[in-house]
Amino acid sequence: MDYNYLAELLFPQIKELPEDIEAKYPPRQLPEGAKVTRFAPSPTGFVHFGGLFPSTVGERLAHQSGGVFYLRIEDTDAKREVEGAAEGLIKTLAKYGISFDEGAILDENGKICDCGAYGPYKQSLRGHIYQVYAKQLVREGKAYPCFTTEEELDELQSVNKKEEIKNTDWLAEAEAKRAEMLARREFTIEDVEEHLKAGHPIVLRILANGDPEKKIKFTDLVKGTLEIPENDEDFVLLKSDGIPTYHFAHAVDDHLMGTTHVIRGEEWLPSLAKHIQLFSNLGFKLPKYMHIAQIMRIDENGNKKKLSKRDMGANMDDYTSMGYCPEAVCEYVMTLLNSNYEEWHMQNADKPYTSFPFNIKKMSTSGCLFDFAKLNDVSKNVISRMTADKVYELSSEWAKEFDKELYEQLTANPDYTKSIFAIGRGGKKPRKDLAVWKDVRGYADFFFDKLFEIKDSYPERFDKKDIKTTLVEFLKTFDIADDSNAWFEKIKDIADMLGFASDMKAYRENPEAFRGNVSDISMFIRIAITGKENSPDMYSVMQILGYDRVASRINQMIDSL
RNA sequence: GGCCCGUUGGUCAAGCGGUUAAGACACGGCCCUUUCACGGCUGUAACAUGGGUUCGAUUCCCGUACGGGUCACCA
Repeated sequence: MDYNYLAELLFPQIKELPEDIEAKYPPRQLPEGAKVTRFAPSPTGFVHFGGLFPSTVGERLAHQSGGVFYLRIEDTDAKREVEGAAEGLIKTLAKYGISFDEGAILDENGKICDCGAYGPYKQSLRGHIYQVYAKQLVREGKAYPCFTTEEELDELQSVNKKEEIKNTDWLAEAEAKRAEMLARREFTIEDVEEHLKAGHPIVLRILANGDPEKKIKFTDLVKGTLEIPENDEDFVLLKSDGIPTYHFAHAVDDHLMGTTHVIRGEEWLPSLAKHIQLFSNLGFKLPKYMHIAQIMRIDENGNKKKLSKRDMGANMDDYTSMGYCPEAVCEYVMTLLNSNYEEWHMQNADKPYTSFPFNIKKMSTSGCLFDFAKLNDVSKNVISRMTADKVYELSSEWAKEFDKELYEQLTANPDYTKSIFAIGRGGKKPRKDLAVWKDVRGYADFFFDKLFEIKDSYPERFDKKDIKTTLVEFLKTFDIADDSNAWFEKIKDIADMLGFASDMKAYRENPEAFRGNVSDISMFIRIAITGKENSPDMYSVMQILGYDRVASRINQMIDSL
């Protein structure tokens, strides 16, 4: 077979040779050890937590080494593409500290534009480049045209679709399919000319040269030494619309763009043999690979499953609406990526997570379960380190979008709100009440008359008469100018008056001698003022509320008793 | 079903042939404390399994089980 002739037949319009392309993509001039990584999503929807994971790795590795981190849009599947997804992706990623040095970025109008010398960074704009390499492959007899239609393929593949088929049949069918596909490798130039003339759809397949009985030893930076069978599948390089498949685009683009480390999910491991053959056929140097474990979730049967789009916590927008700080999510990601992150962070509490020396060797080889409890813990710590001003700023920003009513209250009097957030904040052992901004409402609502709800009943263990007496007596002597000691002395006086222990030690030693203790007295007042059984320190609360509000709420409660 | 990857407490995980098998989260108890939150102390709880190799295996090898992934003109 005259491969040169075949190549001309297939790609008459392609005049350039691979070396012409290569000339336009010179090797990058980077310092020793600099890593070039990329995030290469297909614009089919929102950013997935499972996508943030590898992109964080890529970003850290590149920026930690003085390298380049770029974004490439893999829009080779027009059917699945979602309008505006790429733009959304970039914005969301930016929120989580994933910034790109080059690639498809947003211009001032929020539209995708190219930035960098190794573009275009949108695969749909690189058709010509792929064709040049495809033609070369045909010329060398390493790729061939295939005219099998999708319908025919579907029939051959019935195996995959029908689950009820017996296992033995599975094998038989797979072999039959293979034999059938092998037969398609046999064709003449005349056949091709005929198909071309008839305008039949044509696909370019690689000529698999591997023997699956033979194993390739391969070292993955995360997984370690792997043994994978050689590729024996004539996979598609160019689809019938002339657009490359992932495999082909991956090889061409990562080679041309100078990617040193390919970071992707471990679901790609099974196609690694394809990529190895492809890089070899193309004469490209194989980049280093890092196949990172998937994020899992627990399904209804208690089994781990890959975190999928529908799961809570999958869509990064969910975190925004729940009110997680991006910083908290990033830190959580770091704890999953490198388990020594927490230890480091404890010793470097003032440093941002980006100062952490991220280490590939510390990465887990097994999939991990997404854990909201842990995320919340990380998040509480992040928020507890903030100043009251910062908490005010961020929580009202969140409320503006997700809780209008709260937003109005929060921002009506900024200084007032800030004083609320200042309670128990700033010291060495700050309060950790807030994990997400959504928690603000439940934590601080009683500070706002509009949100305050009087508690309609006290716990049954309390005597209403005691409550009433306490409230009445408290109001009699309540002076907003008291310091916290004087204030509490008055509470103690009420306790003594009612036969409740004012001294907790005395109470504990002999509970029988008292009708209750001073914490009960406090509770009577707390419930009247906050409508809750739990609240931050009552003295602080009253100072913020002011005399009028305190008095009015207590009176309101007295009346309702 | 083939192929590939994985398996240390409920969760995330240290560990690289000899350890009382770390730590964090969650959970329980105690202390501090007027509630809560914080903080301190403390407890329950793990090497999937069977064979090797070895003086000695959580660590190395093989098998088994279980879990995951993959088997497209999707990425």
